[in-house]
Amino acid sequence: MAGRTTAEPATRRRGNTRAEIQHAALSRFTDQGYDKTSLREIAEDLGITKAAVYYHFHSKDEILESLMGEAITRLDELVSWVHQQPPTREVRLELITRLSAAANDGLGDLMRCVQVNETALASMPDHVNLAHRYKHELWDAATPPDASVADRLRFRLAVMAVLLASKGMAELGGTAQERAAAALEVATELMP
Amino acid sequence: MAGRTTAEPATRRRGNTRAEIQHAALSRFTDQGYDKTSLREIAEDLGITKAAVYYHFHSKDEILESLMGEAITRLDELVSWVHQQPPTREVRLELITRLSAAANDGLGDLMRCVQVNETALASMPDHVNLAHRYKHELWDAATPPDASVADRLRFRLAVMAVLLASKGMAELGGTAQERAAAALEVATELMP
DNA sequence: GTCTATACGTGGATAGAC
DNA sequence: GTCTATCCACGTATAGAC
Repeated sequence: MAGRTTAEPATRRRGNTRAEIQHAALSRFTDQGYDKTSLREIAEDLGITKAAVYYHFHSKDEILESLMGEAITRLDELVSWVHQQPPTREVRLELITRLSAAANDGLGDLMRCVQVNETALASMPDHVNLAHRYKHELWDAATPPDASVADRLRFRLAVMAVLLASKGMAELGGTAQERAAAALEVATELMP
Repeated sequence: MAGRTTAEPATRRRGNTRAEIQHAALSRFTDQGYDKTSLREIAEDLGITKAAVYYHFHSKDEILESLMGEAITRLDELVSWVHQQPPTREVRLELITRLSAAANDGLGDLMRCVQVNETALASMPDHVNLAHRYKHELWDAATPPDASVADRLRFRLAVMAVLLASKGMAELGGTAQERAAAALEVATELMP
């Protein structure tokens, strides 16, 4: 499934092999899952060999880590911004807007990969474990300490909606843009 | 992680080995993921050998299938009920109530396993592919064909909340009961 | 920077004894 | 119904040539 573009025709010029590996890996990890993706497949997508992949990354884990590192960088920006704001509804709504923008940029693809590979990520070192980071930093950052369980749930669903609607919820129908807009709308009314 | 009870002390009496395998497998699959769980581990949890497991199941897949079959049975009851109801808000709310009850029974554990093993399930035959079944049957069953994308999203989030709040969202804090109650509350206000 | 060749471990699965 | 022993395929990773 998910027809790869058989050995990347014109795109292959020396110098960006590393980035191409990341790109192919993200695609495979998301479609088939991290565990079911072999380095041989990734190599074949680019028309190179396993050994060539090992020149750019020391291990399979390192590829996933590099991907997560990108997502973490972007989420950390948002977390540190939110940390120096008061925990008001306005701030939470602004956070949602920024999350939505990031999701429609490149973060949405990364978050979909995270969602789909929850278990693979769980058995990785903490500093690359997105699940841990964004659950306990992003969630908590914007939620007042005395918030009710229901309010925490509302916030969590709102974040989930904007992060996943455009890329991870194609079953809803409509275009990615329509889903993103709908997510913003629903997140706003949901936000405590 | 997730300390298994080292070789099941008194619980082991002949005749329910199959059920014990299912139980151990569900626990492992949920904690570590399907791919990272070996038959050796499952066997060791029960103090038997790999070969003994193969007496009860023809393959590793079959264990997962048997687990999913259970979930499917329970979801199918709800789907067929909903199919012979009009697509009104009252019906959707009643569906949520029933889903919540099922989730707090045993369905919640199964759905958590589904959530965590999305990719493993994706590469399995359709008739056991929960993701496919409940997404396209359960979602669509209760949603009028002309519903907006936003309304579909609201319904999806509501279902997700009640199915996962008690078992799959421990980070929210509170007891499983509190989370289940909160999920019902949020799902109700979310429901279109 | 990319290749071929290969070592090594692991896990699913089967055969056949008890 | 459970065991021991074994087979085989595959995937990660490394060594060393080009």
